[in-house]
Amino acid sequence: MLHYFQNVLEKMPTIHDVAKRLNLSITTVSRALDGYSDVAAETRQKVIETAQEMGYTPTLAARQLRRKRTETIGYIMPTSKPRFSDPFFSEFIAGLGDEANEHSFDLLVSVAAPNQDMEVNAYQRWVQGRRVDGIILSRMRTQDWRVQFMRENRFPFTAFGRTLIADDFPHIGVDGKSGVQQLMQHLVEQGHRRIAFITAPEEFTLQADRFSGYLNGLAQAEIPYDPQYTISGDLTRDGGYRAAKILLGLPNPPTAIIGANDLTAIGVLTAAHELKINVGQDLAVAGFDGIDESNHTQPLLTTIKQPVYECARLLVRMLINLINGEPISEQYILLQPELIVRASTLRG
Amino acid sequence: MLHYFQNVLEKMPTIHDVAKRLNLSITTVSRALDGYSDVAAETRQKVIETAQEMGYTPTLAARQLRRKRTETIGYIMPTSKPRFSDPFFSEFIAGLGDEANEHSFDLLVSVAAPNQDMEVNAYQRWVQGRRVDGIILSRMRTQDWRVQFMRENRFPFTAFGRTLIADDFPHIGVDGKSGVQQLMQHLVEQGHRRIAFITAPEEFTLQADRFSGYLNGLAQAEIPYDPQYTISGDLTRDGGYRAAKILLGLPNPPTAIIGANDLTAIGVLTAAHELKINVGQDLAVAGFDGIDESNHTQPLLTTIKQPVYECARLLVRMLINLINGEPISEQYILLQPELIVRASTLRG
DNA sequence: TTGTAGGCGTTATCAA
DNA sequence: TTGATAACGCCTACAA
Repeated sequence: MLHYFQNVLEKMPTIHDVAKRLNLSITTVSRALDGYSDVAAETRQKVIETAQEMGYTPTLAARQLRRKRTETIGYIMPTSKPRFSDPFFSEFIAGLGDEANEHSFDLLVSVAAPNQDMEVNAYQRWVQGRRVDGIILSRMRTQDWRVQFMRENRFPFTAFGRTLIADDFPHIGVDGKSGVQQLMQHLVEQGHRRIAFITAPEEFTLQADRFSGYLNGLAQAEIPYDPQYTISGDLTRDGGYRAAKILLGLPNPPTAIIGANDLTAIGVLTAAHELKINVGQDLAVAGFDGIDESNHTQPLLTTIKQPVYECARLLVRMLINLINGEPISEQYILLQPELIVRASTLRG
Repeated sequence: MLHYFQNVLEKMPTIHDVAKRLNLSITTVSRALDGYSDVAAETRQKVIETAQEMGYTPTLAARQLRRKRTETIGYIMPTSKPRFSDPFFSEFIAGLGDEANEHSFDLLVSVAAPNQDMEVNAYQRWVQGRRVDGIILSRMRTQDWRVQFMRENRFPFTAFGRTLIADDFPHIGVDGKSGVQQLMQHLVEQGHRRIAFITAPEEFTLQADRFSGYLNGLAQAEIPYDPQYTISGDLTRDGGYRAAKILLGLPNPPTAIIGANDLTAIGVLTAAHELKINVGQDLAVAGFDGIDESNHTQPLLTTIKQPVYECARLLVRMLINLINGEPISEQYILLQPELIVRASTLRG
């Protein structure tokens, strides 16, 4: 049992075996299988049958080496240990995987915390080792070394989001600023004046975007900015919970709290409930992302929805176009997120 | 811009380039870089420096071909389109990725709905094309063609869960039966007699396991089985919601509802809230999995926690042992899940 | 329509 | 301690 698998690789039939069995050259077998037109219908038929029968499948490594192409795209989850279960990622990966499938590409996934040595290594290995044909970037940072790295290596990539210092690379952005502004307007219409914001880490572009929507919203409503209503979060439920505890303990607590993402807002709900605060009635809470969970909280969570799954698919499509040297219609795309008002920001 | 990337692959330095620059043979360069002992310290030093300087990294495809090893493990998310955002998967993948990293393995991910042609194709391509050295299986089915397929191909794999017809392959199981039994006991102690169960699709082993825990629990409490209290779910929040609506509309509705997983139970919470039922007080609700979300529902959800992240890591460790032909300590491991009692099953 | 042969970039065997 | 050379399995000019 122990050495059960030892020599599995030695035993697979190669194109030579198929050729030999048929008394054909490997050329013909190769061409027959790849659907070239200059092979007799009868021959092709026989080749396909025999290959099938022998259980022959091309060795991908050999093909990759020869074609100088891996038919693989890479994605490194920018996540910290020990673990991280933001539903954003499973949805994003499902989108990447589905779209890659449709183009017969594989998806290589790794995990690395942002801005660590490990992360640099991971990207280097893939790029310089030609492990993948292109890379998808997400959770962009305000100054993102990855963009420069990809460019220096002239390596195909697309990104979900931009950096603050550059946006002239193929990416899809979601207009976080405008999204939060809409939300602010909604809150102001509901009569709120003391509106708090729980941030994401500053390194992320999404923080800059969403926070500027907050500031703009305040300005438009002529509400002076009050720093005590801005608290740091970390995009997790627990971060939101802790921040909310601080905010709600203030002498003059906010009547509305915006989380930088849904997870943060959900942490706020937990804190509010613990403090027996009636969300909706006495405290408005809203998030950003539109994850499924936001539609099953109590009360249902007002949020700004971005189409993560579809973005992932589009990013892959753009990337594969780049890889193939085909034109992509636009350099980048800016999507408008959708404000979804639910009970958590409505009174009574 | 358009053809920007075209020839990127042609331009990377190869081991030949490094050798030429140093007037050494490729053999020496290769051995120096791989840390063989039979190369002069001075030579090695120079080789490493030059390689670094020229930005040389071995082409992985060539290495794979030569070594007959990809240093890659595969995982196919058994998920249905258009999308699926069970947090189980991001946690599982994070575990797979982290552990693979530590062994310098890559993780190849794909997406395929269970028991579809696409799924068979995906596995075949990877196995027969030696795309990966081993495969991780999850969401096992009661009769799982994948197990037989892997065996026929003598391909290394480990699985999260077993099948009903075989468990003599390397896997980690979580004792769902015992978990649910504990939960049942807890519910009975709370005075419940009309306890309902919302199932997972029958094809999954986890359904058989958890449901048998339910039946056992009833038997132990001498509660006769009443089929009207068993309703089909699909492991999603919406499935749980729909099933709960039916259950709670019964002339003699249950006083406790168990979801086959946490997502299902969360759907029940949503339904209960819509019907203004006070969960905890008037209705007990519990799930299975122990996802983060269960700790942020309202009320907090009683659940049976399984260590998904750790299981994923362990599965990878076992798999890599198999790949290396090393002994694995046990053929399979059965873990006991942990009952976590929270407010959703406690009165007052 | 089919076959010959060279090479993709490594690693590994063997000899120097 | 180093080097020449032969694979690994596939694709593709080019020739037949």
